[in-house]
Order: sequence, then C-alpha cells, then structure tokens
Amino acid sequence: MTREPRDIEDPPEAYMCILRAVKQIPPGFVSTYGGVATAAGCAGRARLVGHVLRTCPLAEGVPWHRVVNGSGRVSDRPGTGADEQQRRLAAEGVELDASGRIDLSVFQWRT
DNA sequence: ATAATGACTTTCA
DNA sequence: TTGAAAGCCATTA
Repeated sequence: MTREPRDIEDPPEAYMCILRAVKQIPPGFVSTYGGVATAAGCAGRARLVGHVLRTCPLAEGVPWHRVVNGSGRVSDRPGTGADEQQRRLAAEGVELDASGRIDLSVFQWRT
C-alpha cells in the first residue's frame, strides 16, 4: 500500500508476516517492534514494522496498540494519540508506570 | 542511483 | 534509572 490499495501483492511477504505476528500477540501482553520483526522472521527490521503499522490500512484487525518500542513506552505517532493506546493497554490489563511505561519483563509476549 | 525521513534499537554519559 | 547520540533498514522523493 504505497498509494493504491489494489496492489497488496506488490510489497514483500514481510509485510503480511509482520501483520500476522502482531495479530498473534494475545491480549494483556505487549511486544516490541524488534520482537515482532523477529517473530515475523525479519529480525533487525524493527523499523519495517513501524512502517507497516504506519501505512496500515491493511491492519484492520491488527492490535497495533500492543506494539511498543524497546523502552517499554508507547511510540510517538502522528495519527492516533499515544494516550489512546496507553488507555487500551490498561484496559487489556497491562500495568502502566506513572510515566506510561510498561514492564516488558512481565508483559512482553514470548512464545 | 543518491539523499532524506521515520510508529526503532542499542550504547554512552 | 533517565536522557542524549549514533547506527541500521526499508520506503519515498
């Protein structure tokens, strides 16, 4: 989805793999971009994950709000407010620090 | 093909 | 533990 939504087959499978990986994250847990990238088989392409979720009209049923950066904080995004995401995570049962930080040692999803 | 940008990660202070 | 800088990868111009 660079411009036209019709050529969804154009981009590499990495996109779908990433989306799939995010979908596999269970409620009440979160994952880092790098973790998702690794789960998708694209280790090191953490930025790719961010780009995918950013361009994400494809991510209709994708719980992108469960994806946070390596600092355990919600990444600053242009579109939906980070505040909304933190709110969703709290609703999922994720404990947020006073600074809105998440304890990845406990909530980071791991197979 | 080269340069600039970005929902990141890791390391140093 | 928190804050800033450099590095890495893919996409877009």
